Amino acid sequence: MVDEEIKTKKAGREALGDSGQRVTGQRALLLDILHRSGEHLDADELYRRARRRQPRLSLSTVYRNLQLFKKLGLVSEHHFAEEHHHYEVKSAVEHQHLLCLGCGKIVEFDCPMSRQFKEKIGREHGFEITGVEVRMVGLCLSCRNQKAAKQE
Amino acid sequence: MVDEEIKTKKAGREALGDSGQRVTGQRALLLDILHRSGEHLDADELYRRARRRQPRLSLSTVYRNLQLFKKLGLVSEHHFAEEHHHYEVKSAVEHQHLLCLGCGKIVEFDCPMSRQFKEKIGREHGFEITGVEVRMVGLCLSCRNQKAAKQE
DNA sequence: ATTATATTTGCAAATAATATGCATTAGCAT
DNA sequence: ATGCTAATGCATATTATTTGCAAATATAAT
Repeated sequence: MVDEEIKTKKAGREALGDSGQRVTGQRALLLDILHRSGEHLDADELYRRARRRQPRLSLSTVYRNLQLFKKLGLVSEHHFAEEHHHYEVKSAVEHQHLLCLGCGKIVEFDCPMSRQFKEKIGREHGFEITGVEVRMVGLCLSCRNQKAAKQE
Repeated sequence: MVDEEIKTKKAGREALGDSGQRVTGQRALLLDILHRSGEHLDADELYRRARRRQPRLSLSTVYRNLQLFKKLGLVSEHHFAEEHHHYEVKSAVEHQHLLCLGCGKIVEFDCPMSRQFKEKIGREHGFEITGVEVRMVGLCLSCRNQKAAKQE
């Protein structure tokens, strides 16, 4: 076993903690990719990247583990304006998303007021609120420029 | 042709306006159901309700027209925490959504600050922002009570 | 009202995203 | 090292949505 794999395996054990789940090679790998990328990958992109290091990996394993990570609270699943979902390791820092409809770029931003607002809405409607998401969509600068250029 | 149908057809013509689209019976019906219900229907529920009045209607027609309505800005599509989407007639009043994870109930609420916040974020990241969505999820009162009862 | 024409529909079949059954493999507690 | 059980890979199922095409129909022109 090479050094790198030991490292990710160790990281995997830390991440999975004592949830009773086994730390398999594929789990460590998937978590590793998600951690390192820092992006908002979809299942298929994760699969493609993972297969570069573990060619026998199957897509079902990717889906199964994404479900598991979600249940353990390790990753969050985002339903952007597409049919498939995107996944991201949950960071300590709460943040929101801004999506460019032209190129699909995702920008993260903070929304401090969502914290208070959540309390307020919860109280008003008798809900115990477990999640708040603020999502904005639009066009980034370069996509607006491209669009303008085309229309000439 | 009965009175009711004339009415919905007329309403359909108004809604579709002079977008060049034809006002077919199925379009008028679908718009009518969406308008009257005031709910957040998914494609299949809309299909089931529409078929009660027009049994030969096909599901593809429902999907095709939902796409059309979306493009014309008549309805908005919501990707809640499920695989399928929900549709709602766009009302003049901007509002946000609160979803109960227990029973699926959807509550609408207003979020005035989203207007200003949208400007701010757009400026900061060079985006022209076309849409803002605030979504909260949680458990409503009765689902919390049910859950508490179960755990005894 | 009748006709011509281009849209729209219904149906069947295709695609995309995700889930599942089952035999085999592999963690990990002993 | 061994045994038990959870996890994997593969094939196949399911769910949500889209598309091709011939037949039907809304609308514009007559």
